[in-house]
Amino acid sequence: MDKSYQPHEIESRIYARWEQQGYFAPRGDGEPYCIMIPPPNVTGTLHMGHAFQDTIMDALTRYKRMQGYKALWQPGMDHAGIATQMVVERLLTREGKSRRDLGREKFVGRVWQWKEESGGQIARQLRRMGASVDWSRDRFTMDEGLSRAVTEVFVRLYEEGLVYRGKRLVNWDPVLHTALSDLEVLSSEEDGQLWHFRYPLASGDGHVVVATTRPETMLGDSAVAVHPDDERYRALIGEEVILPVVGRRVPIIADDYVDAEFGTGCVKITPAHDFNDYEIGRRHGLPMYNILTDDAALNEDVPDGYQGLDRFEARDKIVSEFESLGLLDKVEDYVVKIPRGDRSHAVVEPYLTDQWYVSIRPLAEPAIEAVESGRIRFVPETWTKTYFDWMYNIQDWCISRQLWWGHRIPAWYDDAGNVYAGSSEKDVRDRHGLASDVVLNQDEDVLDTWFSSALWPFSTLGWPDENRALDEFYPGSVLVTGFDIIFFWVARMIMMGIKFMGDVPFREVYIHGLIRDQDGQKMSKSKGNILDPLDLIDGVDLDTLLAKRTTGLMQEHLKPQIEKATRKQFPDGIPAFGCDALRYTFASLATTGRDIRFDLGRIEGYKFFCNKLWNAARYVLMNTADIDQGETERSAADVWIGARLDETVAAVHEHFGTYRLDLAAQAIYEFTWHEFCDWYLELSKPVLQAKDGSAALKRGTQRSLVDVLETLLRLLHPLMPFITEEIWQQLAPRAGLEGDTIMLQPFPEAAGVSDRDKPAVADIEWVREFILGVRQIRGEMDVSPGKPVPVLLANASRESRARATRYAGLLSHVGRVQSVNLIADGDEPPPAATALIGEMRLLVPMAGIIDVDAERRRLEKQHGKVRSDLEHTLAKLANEDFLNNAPAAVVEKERQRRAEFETTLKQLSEQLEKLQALG
RNA sequence: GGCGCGUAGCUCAGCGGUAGAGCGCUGCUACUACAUAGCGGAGGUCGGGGGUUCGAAUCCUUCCCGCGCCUCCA
Repeated sequence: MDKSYQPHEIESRIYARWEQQGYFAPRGDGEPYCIMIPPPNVTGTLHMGHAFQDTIMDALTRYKRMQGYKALWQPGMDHAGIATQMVVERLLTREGKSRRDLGREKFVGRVWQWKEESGGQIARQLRRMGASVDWSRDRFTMDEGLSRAVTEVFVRLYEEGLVYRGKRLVNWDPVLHTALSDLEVLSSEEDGQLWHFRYPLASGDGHVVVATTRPETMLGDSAVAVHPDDERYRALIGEEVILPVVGRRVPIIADDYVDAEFGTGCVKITPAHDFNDYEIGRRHGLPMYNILTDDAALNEDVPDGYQGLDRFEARDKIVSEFESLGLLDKVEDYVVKIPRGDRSHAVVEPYLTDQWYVSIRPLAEPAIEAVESGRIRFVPETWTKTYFDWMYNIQDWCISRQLWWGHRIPAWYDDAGNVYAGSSEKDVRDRHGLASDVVLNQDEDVLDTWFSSALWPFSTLGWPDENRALDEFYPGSVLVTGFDIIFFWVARMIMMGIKFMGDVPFREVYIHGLIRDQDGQKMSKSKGNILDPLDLIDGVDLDTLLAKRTTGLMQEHLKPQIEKATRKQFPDGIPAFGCDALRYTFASLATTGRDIRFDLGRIEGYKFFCNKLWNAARYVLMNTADIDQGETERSAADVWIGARLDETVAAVHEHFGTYRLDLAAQAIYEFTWHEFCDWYLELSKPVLQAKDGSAALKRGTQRSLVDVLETLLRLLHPLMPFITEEIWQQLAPRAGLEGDTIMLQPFPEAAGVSDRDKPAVADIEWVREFILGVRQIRGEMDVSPGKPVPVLLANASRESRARATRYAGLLSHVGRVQSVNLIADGDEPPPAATALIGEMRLLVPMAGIIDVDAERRRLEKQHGKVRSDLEHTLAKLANEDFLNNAPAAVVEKERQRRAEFETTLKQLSEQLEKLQALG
């Protein structure tokens, strides 16, 4: 083995072999275990969030696979309608063309071409992450099978009346020219104004004042509303006002929606351009005046002079016209929520159009029940609140998009305006007995991308065809995803799964946090703070990193500050950490919180951990080359490390079961570094290096080194697949194992520590305390770690004396103890530094070296601390309430503590007296 | 309005029984598995107040302070 850990070379070689050998496919006849990958955008690249999520899914899959489950991690990608179409349109723009220049068919061809070019990127990244997905089952939401599932679902829902077409107010993106669902609209606060307009009463007797943030919409007003109980306006209800500029007479109506306290308590109602007004308009049967075009300019139904104006130009013009008419009451600064499309960032308009909808209530009810009844469990549980909150208030889902890239809506129209849904034009004709001379035109629109994503848990398994995979792997075991798509995706999968499969799509939903940068900012291209997971694995120089962050920026002017920040944070680029270190970092960040700051300091630490493991393996391999099958005898240290390993295995199982990969990672780290390496390897040295030691004892230790390390590798494999495989390949023969890969070895099981082993475990704990005591003295007295020191024992029990003799070898070798001698009760000790091991005083005589005053100060400090601890304990034990109310075990523990403190104090006092005598 | 967060300089565990880890800081060290290391050490009234409890970082708080995300008003 190389002297240090070199991840790059190992990783590429190992993954290729796993894949060639077909290790990722479900195998055996164990219970099925299935995770569906949340399909990333086919034309995108994996970002840190994906890499984090993939690490979790891979760890879970590998864990279950090793446990003998028939494990499937289903891969695939999403066509991501709007996002992908935008990317390709942008490419066309650079060629000076638009999608309309190409026409629908050619444009879609162009998108497919782009998909082929860029689609491999994600797969390559997944491979570099070590993802053990079953590539043979790879799916794409637009492939033939999944498209068939989409059509099937649409047609069935249509036939049941759960999909309908209607003219409704939708969120309209005037740049992309498509409807958006509520979820695709993001609102942000921006500085705006509140204009107060006077609307003259038709009676000619005065006016009412309405306040608006969107003056131009007054061109589409069809009423003014007040609260029915508002005394100020009660007399006016039923009267009319004359809309200035437009000249239309509109009624004053009463509606509970109006908040009398806000503004003037008088609201203009524009049913065609505001969601709340739309509802009021429907309640009161008001006319709906659409005043906009697809581009959000004003249409021909507005007065001359406004037609064709952009909405924001129209706003200014309306305001100045009101002003010149003397009808502008006042203008206030006001913070308004501006809705923007999540892709285009254009200001979205509520707009009346014909769209397709899913009638969602009938689907939502069983989906709510599934979570209420516990058939689906959210982890952490708190996310159920978010889920319910949305589900109880869910609105019908607008599923049509005016795009070209996506599943075309399987609905046809005849000249009479009749609508037919079917899997194809032929299917429609057959079903409805339509003659061939009846002209049918297919709907131009495509379906919301999330419509196909909602079917992912069963469409990927071959639905609607019945087949074995569907039987075995539906429902999936767990869905791993971020809270940001609980509504977009999780809820919809639950609804569709229950509807079409008759069962929930997964038993558990593990919701992880979102990866943010070191300052807690969301990582995004426009912020210039993105990190490519592969750059953390392979490293990247500063220039390449700068180029990645600044090319193709939407907002070119941000470039200088992004460059500056990047140069400051990564003056030398990013060093290579390797995949295993990155994965371990992600695992340790997988806590229950919702924000995860990615701090480069941690990944470095885990690279060091890899190196530590690597070198521990080198030590084991170097020292077990001559291992043979002779008789073995286990040392106390062998027993001890076995017990500690067993406890670690148990902890890891528990933490995997509760999705606390951070705790699992921590438990393994602690064991590997601070028990196996720091102690066991050191304790093994005297046995292995003994010139005339017992051969059986040496064999026992060799066997133990190999077995513990081999078990540790299996324990660690789901989190660090590459380094564990690499080491395991070399270690397995020595452990007498014949498997081809660690991937398919059984995951370690905890057996529990037997009573027979407990004395040896206690002995080694005593040895550790002894050595720690010596080290502490050495450290605080600035005595070189290599210099052997003599030790005297005072007040040692029979057991301690026996242990000191039995483990003299360990003490001298690991603790660098030169000699151990007892002090009889009456004897005067020499000047010495002291450590306490229970009732025993451990003295290191240091004539000439020791500073008596320093040692006295040290002991006094300890004395003071123990003294205050004791007082604390005594106070508790003196408290009747405590004695009466606290559990017996807690009281007992407190009593033991009192005894320990008293012993310690006594020892410290005695030692201080002796020092005093030395003066 | 709903959800959540505030623990060592930094990133985070702990969530009813005397405050923990990693990194950083700091002393001593090459004793060949590892200097990507070893061995010591310093550092925190657990955002503040109030309450429940024998006991609170941990539970409560229509009380403050600071910070996120989602939702809603012209």
